[in-house]
Amino acid sequence: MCCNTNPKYKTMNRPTIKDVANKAGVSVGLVSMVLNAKRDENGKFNCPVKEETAQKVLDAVRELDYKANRQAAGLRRGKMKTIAVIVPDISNKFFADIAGHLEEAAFKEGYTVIFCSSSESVERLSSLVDSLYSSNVDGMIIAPCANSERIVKKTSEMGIKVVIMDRLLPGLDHIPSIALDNIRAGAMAARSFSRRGCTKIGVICYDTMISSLRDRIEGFKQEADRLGIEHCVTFLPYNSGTEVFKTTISTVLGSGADALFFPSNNAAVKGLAVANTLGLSIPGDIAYLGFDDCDVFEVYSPRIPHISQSTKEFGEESFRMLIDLIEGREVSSKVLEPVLVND
Amino acid sequence: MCCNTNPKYKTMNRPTIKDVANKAGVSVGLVSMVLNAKRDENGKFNCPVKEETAQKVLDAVRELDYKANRQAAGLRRGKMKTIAVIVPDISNKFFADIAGHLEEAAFKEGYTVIFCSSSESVERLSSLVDSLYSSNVDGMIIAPCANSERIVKKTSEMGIKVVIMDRLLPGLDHIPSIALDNIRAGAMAARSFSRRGCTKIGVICYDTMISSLRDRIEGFKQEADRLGIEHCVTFLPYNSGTEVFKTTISTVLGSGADALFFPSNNAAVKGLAVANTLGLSIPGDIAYLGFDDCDVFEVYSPRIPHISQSTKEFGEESFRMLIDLIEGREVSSKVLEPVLVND
DNA sequence: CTGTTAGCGCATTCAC
DNA sequence: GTGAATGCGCTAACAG
Repeated sequence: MCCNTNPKYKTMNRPTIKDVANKAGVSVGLVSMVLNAKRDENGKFNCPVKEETAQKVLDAVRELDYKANRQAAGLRRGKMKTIAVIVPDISNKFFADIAGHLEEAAFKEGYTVIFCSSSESVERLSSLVDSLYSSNVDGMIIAPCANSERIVKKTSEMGIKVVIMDRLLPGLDHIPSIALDNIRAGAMAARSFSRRGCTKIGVICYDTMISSLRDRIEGFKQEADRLGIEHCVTFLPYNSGTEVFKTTISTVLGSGADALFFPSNNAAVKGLAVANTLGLSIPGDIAYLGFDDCDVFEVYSPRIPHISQSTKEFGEESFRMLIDLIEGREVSSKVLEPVLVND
Repeated sequence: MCCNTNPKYKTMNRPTIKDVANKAGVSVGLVSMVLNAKRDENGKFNCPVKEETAQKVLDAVRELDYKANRQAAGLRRGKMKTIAVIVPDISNKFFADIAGHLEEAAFKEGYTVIFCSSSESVERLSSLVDSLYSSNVDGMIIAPCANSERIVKKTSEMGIKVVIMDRLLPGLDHIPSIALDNIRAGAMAARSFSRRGCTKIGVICYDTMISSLRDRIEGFKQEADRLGIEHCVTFLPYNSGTEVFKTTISTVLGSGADALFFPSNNAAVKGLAVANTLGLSIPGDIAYLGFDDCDVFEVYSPRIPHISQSTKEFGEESFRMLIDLIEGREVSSKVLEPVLVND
C-alpha cells in the first residue's frame, strides 16, 4: 500500500508525502508546497501551482487519508507549532479553566498545546522542562511553583521562549509575564469588608510563598490599615486537612473576628465547608470573601462574594504573548484587573 | 559554539550529538550508544563501551548541557516514548487525579505523557487524535465522550495503539479497556441504602449517555428491585444550573423519597450544595450517596458516604496496558472493583 | 571496542 | 510551474 517498505526502518506503516506524490503523479516538493500554502479568502492558493495540480494533490491526500508527520516537518523547519503549558496543579479549577481557554485560542491559530503539571515541585518542573525542550516545543507558558526562579531563568537562557503566568518571580523582570494586580485585589477585599461594616477580619491561607498570595495579603493589609480595620493573618501548612481549618477558624472567630477572607480558591472552598460544619451562617454570623470563580460560591445561597480573575484573559493573552515572542515581536508584561463578584 | 552553523538551516542553535562527539573526541555513533545504554544496578553500562570512553562522553554532555532532540530520535526510531491521554474534561477531579497517577507511572518508565481534553465534544476529539497522530505518539489512552465510537474505531484502525478508559463503547470489544464494574457499583449503592433503612431512593444524574452512568443506574435498579426498594431516576441536562437542581431535588423529596443517589461526582457535589441551601440535614433529613472521592465528601460533617473508584489503579493499570500493547504483548480488558466509603 | 554511513519524512533551494 | 537534490539530528547496521 505505502512506499516505505524498507524493512530496515520499521517506521509506522503510514502514507508518506512520497505516497501522495506517487498517487497524484507529481513530485514530493509540489505536494509539500500545496499542503503548506496559505489560501486566500476565496480558497485560492497564493502560490505558484496550477489550480489543477493542487486539486490532484488534495484528492490524493484525501484518498490515502494522509496526515503529515509533524516530527519530520518540525525537524526540518526547526518549529513544531506546539507550545507547552506548565501549571503547578492541573486539578486546580483556576488553572484548568485557563487551560481550556488557552487550548481554544491555540487551536484557532493551528497550534497544539501540551499541558503538564509540576505538582508544586521544583524537581518535577525541571524534568518537565527538559523533556519538553527535547521535544522541540516552540515555547512554554509557565505558572511557576515556589522557588523555581533558577529553573525558569535557565529555561529562558536555553533559548526557549517563555511567558510567566499568574505568579511573578524575583529577579526575572526581563521575562514577559502576565498576572493579576494582586495588590489591588487585596485592597479591594479590604474595602469590600469595610463597606459591609466589618470591624475585624481574619485572613486565612496556605503558607506557600508565591507572589500572588503574598501581594494579595500585602495589598489587603495596607488598605485595611488605611481604613482602620483590624485584621490578623493565619498561614496554614500547604493542603492542610479539615481539622486544621476547623480549629483555625474557631480560634480566629473566638478572637473577635466578624469576617473571613480566603485569598486563594482551594482554601476558600475548604473554609466554606468547614464553616458549614461549624454551623456558621453566611453572611448572618460572619462576612465571607473568597477568591476565583468556584462553583460553590455560586451554588451557595445567598451567593458567596469573591474576587474573580478572568481565566479567559489569562488564557488568550498568555497565548498571544507567547506567539508574539516566538515570532520575534516586542512583548511587554501584562497586568490584569481583579473584579469583585456577588458583593 | 555549536557545530550547526549552516545558515541555510536555521534550526535552533543547540548543541547536537555532533558537538558532543567533537568535544569528547569520539564518534557520534558512540555518543548515541552511551546515551541510550541501559545501566545495571551498579551504574555499569551493559553495552560494549569502555568505561573510560563513556565517562568522556558524559562529561562532554554535562559541559555542553546537551539534551537529545527527541524529534530526530523519534523520526529515526519510529518511536517517540510519548503517550497521549485524552479525557473528556481535565477539570473533573476524577480525571485530574488519574492524570497525576498516570504521569507518575509513565515518568518511572521514561515515558512522557501529554494530556488533552476533548470537552465532551466528538469534533474536538477527532481533531486531537489527528494532531497527536501527526506527532507520532506511541499510543493513546482515551476516555471517550458520548457517540465517539466511530472516531475511536478509526483511531485504532489507523494503527495507533489505543486503550479505552472509564467508559466502554458499543461494538469495540476488541480494543482493550479498563473500567469500573459499574453494574456492581450500582448494586452496592442499593444495598447501602437498604442497610440504612431507606424506603424510596431518588437517583439524579446528567443525561449524558455514557456507559458508566448507564451501568450504574442499571445495576442500581436491578438490586433495588430485588430488595424491594422504591426508586425513581431523574435525568438532568448536562451541566444544569443550580435552579434545575433545586427544583429537581425538591420535587423528588416531595414525592416521598428519603434518600438521594448521585451516580457521578459533579452532580453529587452540586446536589450537596443545593441540599445545603434547602436547609436539608444530611443524614438527618435524607440519606445521601455520592460518587468518586471529592474533597467535600470528606470535609462534610458527618462525612458523606460515596462509592469510590481507585484513580491510582486507573492511572497505573491503563499505562501498563498501553505499554504492553505498544511492546506487542497480549493485553486483555480489565474491570476494577468499586469501594464503599464512609458508609 | 569504535568509526562510518544510510536514511527516517519533510521543506526548501536551485535548476530546468 | 515543476522536479531533483540536500540535509535537519539521530539511531542502527556494518565494517574494521
